[in-house]
Amino acid sequence: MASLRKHITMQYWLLKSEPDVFGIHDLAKKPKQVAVWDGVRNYQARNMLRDLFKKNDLAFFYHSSCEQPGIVGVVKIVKAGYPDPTQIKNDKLPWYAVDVKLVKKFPRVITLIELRAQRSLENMVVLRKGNRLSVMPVTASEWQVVHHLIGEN
DNA sequence: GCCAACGTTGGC
DNA sequence: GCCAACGTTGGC
Repeated sequence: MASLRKHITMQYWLLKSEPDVFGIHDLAKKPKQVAVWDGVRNYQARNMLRDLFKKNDLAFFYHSSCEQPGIVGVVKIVKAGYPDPTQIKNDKLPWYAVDVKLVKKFPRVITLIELRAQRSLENMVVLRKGNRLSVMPVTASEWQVVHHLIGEN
């Protein structure tokens, strides 16, 4: 029963980062391969971090604003939403962070071009025109499709 | 570097 | 509360 409940409440996410600032290789070098996912300064993204992210949720690590934008690996949420330590301290503290741990680096980048070519991913949030969120949900089927693209399950 | 798309700000 | 101006994101 416990495992069934866990399965039902499991959420998948996509976290965007510029590799020049913080890429998956930087995460791999961290102690225990854990890093604070901080610096999110968008209210919609903040609300997801604060209200919806749960410990043990899984997320794709996405590289943006670089030569090969795309999904580069998987991380696990090891600490759910808490006040972002990088924000300026005042009485409000509106921003939130989570801690992520590297689960795996994919053997290659699953590029944006490749993702766009999949009919089964046509509703994926990251592919929507004008999307600028750095935190966004991924459905279970989208999660599976992406893994199939690299021959993993 | 360009530009579309979106979020935020601030005058009214 | 409207909306123009501005700033930022991010693919190309």
